[in-house]
Amino acid sequence: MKLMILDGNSIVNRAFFGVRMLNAPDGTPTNAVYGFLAILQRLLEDQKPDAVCVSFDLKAPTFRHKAYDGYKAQRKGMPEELAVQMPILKQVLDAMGIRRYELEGYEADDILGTVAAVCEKNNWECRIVTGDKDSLQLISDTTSVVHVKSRMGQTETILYTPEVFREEYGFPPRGIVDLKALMGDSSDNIPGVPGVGEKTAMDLMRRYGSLEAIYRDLDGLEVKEGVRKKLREGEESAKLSYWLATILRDVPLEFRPEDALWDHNYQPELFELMKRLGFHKFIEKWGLQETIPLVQNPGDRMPRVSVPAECSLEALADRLDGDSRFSVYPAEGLDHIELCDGQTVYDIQWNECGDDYRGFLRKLFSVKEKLIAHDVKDLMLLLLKDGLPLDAFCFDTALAGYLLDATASDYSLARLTMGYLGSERNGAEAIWKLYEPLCVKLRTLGMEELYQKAEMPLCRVLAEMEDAGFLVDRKALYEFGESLNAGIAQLQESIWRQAGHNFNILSTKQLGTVLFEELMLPSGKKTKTGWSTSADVLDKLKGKHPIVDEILEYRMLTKLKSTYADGLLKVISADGRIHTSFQMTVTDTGRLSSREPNLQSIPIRKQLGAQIRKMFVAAPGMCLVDADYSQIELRLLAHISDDKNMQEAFLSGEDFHAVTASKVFNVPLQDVNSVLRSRAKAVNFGIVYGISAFSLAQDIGVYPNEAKAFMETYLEKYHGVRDYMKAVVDKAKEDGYVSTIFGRRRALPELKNSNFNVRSFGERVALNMPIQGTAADIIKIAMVRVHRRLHDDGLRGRLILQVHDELIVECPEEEREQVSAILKDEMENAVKLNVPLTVEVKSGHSWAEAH
DNA sequence: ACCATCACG
DNA sequence: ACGTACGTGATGGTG
Repeated sequence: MKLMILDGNSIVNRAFFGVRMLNAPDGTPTNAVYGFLAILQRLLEDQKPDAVCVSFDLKAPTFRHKAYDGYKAQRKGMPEELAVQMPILKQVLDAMGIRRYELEGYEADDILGTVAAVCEKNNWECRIVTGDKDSLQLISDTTSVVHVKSRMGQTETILYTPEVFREEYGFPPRGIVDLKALMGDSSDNIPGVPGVGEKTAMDLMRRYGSLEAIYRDLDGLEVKEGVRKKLREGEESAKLSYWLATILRDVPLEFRPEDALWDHNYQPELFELMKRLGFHKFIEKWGLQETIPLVQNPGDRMPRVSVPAECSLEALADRLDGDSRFSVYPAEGLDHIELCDGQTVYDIQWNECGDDYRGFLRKLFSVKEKLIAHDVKDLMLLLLKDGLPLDAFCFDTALAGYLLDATASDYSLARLTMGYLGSERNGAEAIWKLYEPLCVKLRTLGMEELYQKAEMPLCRVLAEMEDAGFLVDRKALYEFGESLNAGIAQLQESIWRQAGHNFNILSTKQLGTVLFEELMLPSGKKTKTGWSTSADVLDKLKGKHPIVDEILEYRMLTKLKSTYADGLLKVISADGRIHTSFQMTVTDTGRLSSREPNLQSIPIRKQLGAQIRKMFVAAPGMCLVDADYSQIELRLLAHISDDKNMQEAFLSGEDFHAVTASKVFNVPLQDVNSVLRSRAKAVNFGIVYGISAFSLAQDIGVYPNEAKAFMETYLEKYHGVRDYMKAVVDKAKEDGYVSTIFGRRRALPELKNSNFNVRSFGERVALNMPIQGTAADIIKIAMVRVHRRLHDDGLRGRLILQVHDELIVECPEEEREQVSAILKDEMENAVKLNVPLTVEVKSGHSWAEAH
């Protein structure tokens, strides 16, 4: 039998500092509880224990405090945000039927030790789950430790058995106490031998095995004199520290392993609890259901009227002529519709209305800006298929929810009603009830204009773009795919031959074994599952073995084949065109995204991949006009930071990266060579992303101190950028969010997180989001303007694609010049900045030609 | 379902 | 000392 015991305080701490801030619908912070449950759930699945329990520390002082005054004196109290989550977590564990153990006068560690000892006596296997390394001393043949670490908000676990421990430490598990006695534990304020660091301590332990052995013959130790002196002077504190770090294994705890037996025995109140916390993921995962049906308050619900049984279609149609607004909720395509006017919900079904139904739909969607819906763009696509007009809408609840909180995981009606109304609702009534609070909040946060001028009108633009699609030369694409086969087969053969055996080259695990164990190439970066074999790692191995280049080439060809050749062929519609779906509520910055397929990631950077763009073509008699903003993000950096030098560089019309190189490397503009220019370019981009000198060095292949010098000079020359970088982060810390110049927001709870990595991430986002987000705002505004101009000027040209800073129009040959001018004009003048926005326009019969 | 990788801006 | 660039989506491998 196997028992798993979690070190509650340690895990909840990891969860709190490792998981982004989360709140229950009522505002209570829940990230630690959520993180704890996520870890617990994963462990239950991985370890499949027969019994589970959790140990907690109590606030009361322990025997260690009583014996030694300095013990944990410096230890900071739990942050308030975490403290409020502790009782909730305990409530959840109780509702899950998982036993908890806490004992006055002892620490959670001592409970772990005792439980492990009892398990050993009863012939149970014991797995201790903790984020602290102290418990490693408890490892034995029957006791193992799962060490939980958090990295960049991700959680990873390492199982320490005696063998794993020995491999890492080189001495038996009990030696952890001795090691800590040598090193001390600053976080617990336990003194060790001052000045003995980890390296020395490890070395001593490996050679002498224990503290006792080290002190038994101090004079005979083969160590530097300095170390011997430190050891001698620190003897007393080392022994105290040894005692403090030793975990007890016989505390007075009433515990039998059978007490903790557990098999998904959830208590009925768990559902309500999880619902209150907003943990829908766990409700689903654990298959929780409400035990008592919710009593519905009839006064809370609007009356429902079936049409035409209780109200004629004509009567309802007449109501559409007034000024009132309606929320609309379609089902089964458009065959079933719910309408709500704030008083009544009308339920209208095609199969009960007969021939009048279509006429009613036409009348309904012929109103102007009166309808409120959820996911308007998707509804518009349905209307387009039925030849119905698209001017009926004034509000989209999903889009409003997105502007108000761009980092939420989804904007389903269920989630929005839960968040804004406190209970889960659906249908036209839910949409109606969301309308007002969302409107009010948009106005209060200053996003009304962005919503009305950019997001709402964009729904129609995108619906029409998706409907239009992009024509693809199917035959050419197929032949391109076929042409890759020979190269793939040949490379596979050669790679296998050089490895000496056949293996799956796309398996990173197998590839890692071949490269780093069999061929003994120097291994670099590691991922959590093994060695990294990513392109930047392999690039550094180029020249060490011919297999490396072939693997890179093999990867490139298989990517083109699977994602682009085969992948795109699969999604060509009957009209020969590819209809992507643009997502308006996905990104945290305000950008669009494209899926099924993703037409925003069609190859261009490498010559072979770029061939794919030759197969994206204009229809006969038509051409493609492609317009893209040049360096929009850097121009926005110049504008937003109000850096005069950078603005001047753009105003001069010179090559911006070259000008930057000339400033940073202190050479005349004419003398800037391609190496200097590309380095300057990397610094320019790095700055926008909030890069560190270390990563810049990685990127451009220089030493970190050189990279640091580049960045220093850069920020001296563009000192406005330096000031801005500081100011934007400071302001974000104060406000809790960042915003674009049009008022789009992104909340940044990460900035207050006590985890260094999470906080650093928040700082980089604070730098980047206003830039990336403003660029997104600008192209959205431009799209609405271009769409309107094409219509107003009576042209047949249609927007068909957006790729973040690029727009593509398909138009009749004879419109080529006019459309080019419209794109340039509307894009460049979408907004007035302190630097010019310039747009490059090209045209042709394929995307390759037009770009 | 998650990870690593790689395509794009 | 930490660990090391922002934003996406698709794919094949793995357990």
